Amino acid sequence: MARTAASRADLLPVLAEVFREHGYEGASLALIGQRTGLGKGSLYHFFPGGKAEMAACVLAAIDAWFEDAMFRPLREDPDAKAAIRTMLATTDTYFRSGNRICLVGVLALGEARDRFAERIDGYFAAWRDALAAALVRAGLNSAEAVGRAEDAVAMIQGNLVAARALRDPALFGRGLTRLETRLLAACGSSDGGRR
Amino acid sequence: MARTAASRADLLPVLAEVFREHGYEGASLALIGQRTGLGKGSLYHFFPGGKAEMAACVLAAIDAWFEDAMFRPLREDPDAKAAIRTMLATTDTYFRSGNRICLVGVLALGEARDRFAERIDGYFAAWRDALAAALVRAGLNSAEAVGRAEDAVAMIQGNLVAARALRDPALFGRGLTRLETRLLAACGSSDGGRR
DNA sequence: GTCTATAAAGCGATAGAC
DNA sequence: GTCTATCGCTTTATAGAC
Repeated sequence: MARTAASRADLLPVLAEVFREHGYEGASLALIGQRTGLGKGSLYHFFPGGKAEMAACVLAAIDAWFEDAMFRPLREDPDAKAAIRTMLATTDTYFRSGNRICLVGVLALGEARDRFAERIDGYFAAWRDALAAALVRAGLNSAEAVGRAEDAVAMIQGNLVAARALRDPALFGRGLTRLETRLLAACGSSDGGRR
Repeated sequence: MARTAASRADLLPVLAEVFREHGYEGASLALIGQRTGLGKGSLYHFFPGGKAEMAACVLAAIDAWFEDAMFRPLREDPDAKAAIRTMLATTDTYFRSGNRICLVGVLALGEARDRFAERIDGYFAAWRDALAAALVRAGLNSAEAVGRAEDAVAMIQGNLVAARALRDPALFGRGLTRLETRLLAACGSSDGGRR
């Protein structure tokens, strides 16, 4: 971290990683200070609301990133099946093939859930709805698409939990591969011979 | 909570619930004291090792309960498909149809993971292996069974995360139903996953 | 076996110098 | 914009009365 003229935007990725690794309660200001290289004074200069504001900003940044990289393409890409494949590949990259966990999931299970309930709810709902929209464009009826999308989001989160619990990051990739097979098979073969 | 002559065994269910609701770090001794009706002195009388010992005992009790109610039947019941159906019904009951979350999953994602790594690992591995054993007895080959079991455990955990995140407990039941359909269909076809 | 009182450390947050 | 010092509170854990 730069020792001077840091900006909120520069801090967010570091903050995100600290919250991911230690949870909301576990990420103490002392630890955040170490990881950012900033003292408490500087941190409160950028985030007058303290830790709660830091976490809220991190969540907003994550939301924006996912919306841009995954949710909008899922909703809008003319080639729905390609968008689904891309989403799964991006998911694998984002979670570093199972070596990273989902901050939103961590917050959802932790004590700070109520404080960030809207953001957490919004993130999961947006992922499910965007994927369902892609599945509908790929030919599924609405009810089937929502069910499959719900399954897929749960599958991703569950594999992150299991990979962490079993200390087996590769489990995440195996799960994603099976998920891709299942999702694309459900769309049927009317895809013009792609893949 | 009885005000006198309490025993460790009486305390464990209450402790489990507090850890589930607030996580390891969030479950302060003050809160535990409130919920058990015991002062700190009494708590340290029963658990000289403090909070860490409380959580370890709770995890051991959970392990034993799952082994008895789910894992052993999965491994030993002559009717493997019935054992799988029972396991899923028991899972729904245990997690109160999505209103309860999994303490082991919470710990796996939280900061206290390393401290309880063996127990957490053991719980997930035992569930996966017991289900895989049932699937093998139901006719699947070993590799297919392990993959399906891995998927199923992740599915359950992921649905708990999603149900909590979306504040929609019913999501858990929907996921379990789809999981049951998928698992039994895999056994039902007499090719046994050998195609 | 249960309690209150208290120690020692860490927490989030603030004040004010530079 | 960054720092150090410090406040007030909560934490885990212990000591000792009953």
